[in-house]
Amino acid sequence: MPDDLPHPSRAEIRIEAVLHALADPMRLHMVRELARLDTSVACGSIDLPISKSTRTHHLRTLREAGVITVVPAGTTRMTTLRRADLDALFPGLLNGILAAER
Amino acid sequence: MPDDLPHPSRAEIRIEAVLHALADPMRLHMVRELARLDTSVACGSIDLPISKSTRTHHLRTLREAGVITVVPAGTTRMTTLRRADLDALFPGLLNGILAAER
DNA sequence: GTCGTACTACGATGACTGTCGTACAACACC
DNA sequence: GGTGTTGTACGACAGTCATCGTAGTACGAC
Repeated sequence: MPDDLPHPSRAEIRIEAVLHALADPMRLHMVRELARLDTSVACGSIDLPISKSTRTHHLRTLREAGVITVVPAGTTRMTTLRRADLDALFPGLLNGILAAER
Repeated sequence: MPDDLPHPSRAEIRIEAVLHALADPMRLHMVRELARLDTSVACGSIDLPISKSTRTHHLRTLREAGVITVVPAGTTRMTTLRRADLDALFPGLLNGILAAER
């Protein structure tokens, strides 16, 4: 299962990068959707009031922070929340964020 | 016990503001120290390689986000982590962040 | 091959922000 | 009162970043 795009390993994930990635409303919304759906999802399937290029930018930020995994699959890319890694490194963090009402 | 400085009420605390406040390394360090000491602390007692004005700026950011409480006390100001509020709103978030090794 | 789809790359831009220095205010102590 | 300590206010500045449009690449279907 080759992985084109660079992802940080679990050990390389830094808390400040994760927090910074999650601090943006658009990215937070993406993460919430990914958590709700709980599966891999095509990049573009989460609808947001932003342009395609901005979406790409946010996906890269999340990927480089170690929050999501992005794997090419034909013309699209499948996106997955790295819940196991995040829970292992920062237990409770993700649940705490998702617990926030809206 | 009058409270000069404006603080958001528990209901007004927004997750994005909290995450944004915690995403900065200096502010994260302050919060870690406050959590470790687990009491009110004079503003200036946490030593950081930054100027006084920058420290003030960070303290305001944390206060306005609802992460800390700041109460004037003579010539200094006592700073407290709003752990109860944060735990109630985002259970696990704070512990997850503090669990991060360094 | 040609088309359409899905996404990226690049450059631009406006806004935000972390940093600082200086000047100022409030308080405690002499 | 005067002095020192502690922190704020304000303005400046450089760096970051969220946003966009345009152009380009990769893949699947026809």
